[in-house]
Amino acid sequence: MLDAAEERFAAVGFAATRLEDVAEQAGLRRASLLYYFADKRALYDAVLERLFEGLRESIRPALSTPGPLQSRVEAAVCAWVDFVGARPSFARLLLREVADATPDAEPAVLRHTRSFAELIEKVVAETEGDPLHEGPSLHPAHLASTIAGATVFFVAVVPTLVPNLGFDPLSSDQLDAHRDEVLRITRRLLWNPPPNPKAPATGEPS
Amino acid sequence: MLDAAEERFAAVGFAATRLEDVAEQAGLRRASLLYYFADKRALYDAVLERLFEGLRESIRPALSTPGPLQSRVEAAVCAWVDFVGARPSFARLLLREVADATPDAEPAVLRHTRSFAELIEKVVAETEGDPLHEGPSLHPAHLASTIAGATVFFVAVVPTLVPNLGFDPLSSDQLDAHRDEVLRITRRLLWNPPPNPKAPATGEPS
DNA sequence: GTCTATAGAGAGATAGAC
DNA sequence: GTCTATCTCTCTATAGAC
Repeated sequence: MLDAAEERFAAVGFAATRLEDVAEQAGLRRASLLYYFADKRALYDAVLERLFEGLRESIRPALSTPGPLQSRVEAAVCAWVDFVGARPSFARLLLREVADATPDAEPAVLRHTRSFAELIEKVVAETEGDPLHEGPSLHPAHLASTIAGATVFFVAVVPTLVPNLGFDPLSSDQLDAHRDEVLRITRRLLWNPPPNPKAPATGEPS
Repeated sequence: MLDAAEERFAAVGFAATRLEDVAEQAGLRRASLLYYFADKRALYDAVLERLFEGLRESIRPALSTPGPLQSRVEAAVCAWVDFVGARPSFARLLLREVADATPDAEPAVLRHTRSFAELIEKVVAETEGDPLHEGPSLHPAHLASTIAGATVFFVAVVPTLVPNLGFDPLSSDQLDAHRDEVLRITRRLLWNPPPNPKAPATGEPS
């Protein structure tokens, strides 16, 4: 039931999703759906809630495991990539939620993302006092949006928009490659900030 | 008129956009809109066409300017970041189009993205013979989705989903920082591929 | 070209039988 | 709990006056 809703909402979005289709995919009728959920919106919120709860549960152990800060952060990033890589629906839904998030209208997703924002800030605050940290770093929003965007795009876009790929982007090989890439970005952004923040293209590798 | 449509489609998506609102924002009536555009879809396509045409025009000179391959690619990446950074509507519309792109239903945007995919492949093909290039590289899809996702997320997400930021993510300072970051990612992915493609978190910086 | 008025379809939500 | 039938509303698209 939530599975069917998740699939439809992810595929076509909230407005374009017909309760009819969700019901059919779940093996019952429109009216029966509304016995369990007050209305379409409640169903949607339940889908979102379940997904974000799963994400939190995936990332929590990575962060709470004892060890150096860097290990915990990198484990969290791995958990993120693994979670999204295994759930293309989540990637799509997140893309839509993000697009809905206009400066005025606070979207539903903000309730879920806020906890992650706080988490990141906490981690970065610890990092400021970390011996590995040197020089002024970028605001964590740079890191978060880069990681989130890169992974979500990779999972949602590559399988559909890159023609004749010759391999499955969601295979463990490719996801491993993507995860390593994201890890390297994370390391540099948090523990190895850019030494000279300008340098446009000059025709020579760094 | 296209401006009004672009704003609405970007803000709430195709299905949730009411022609009524577009018309109001454009200063005329619903029916008059349909005098210029056959139907809602045609209006949407026109919006998309104008935006992607602008993007192509922004990137073309960067690539066609004579000079080493790396300079051209990096200039193109700069043009990309500048273009998206100046057009949050485009970032949102792209997020929605990407989410709509299911493996079965070929979305409208594929027509626009295909030219970019071909472009990237051409560049990467040249790179294979580039003396700077060493070792097997990742498929360009990794690079493309990382860059696209990072920038689009930065432009669309940070201003709305990160509370109390204290600065404007779309200011030239912040966009500069983001562009530099994306450039560094580009350089490493194309001309300096990861030496050892595993290495999970160990508690030590690279 | 722009408008008012209206046709017509689609889909969310409810009533009530079983 | 699940269904059929129906109500109701919204929104696209068209007809036709000016």
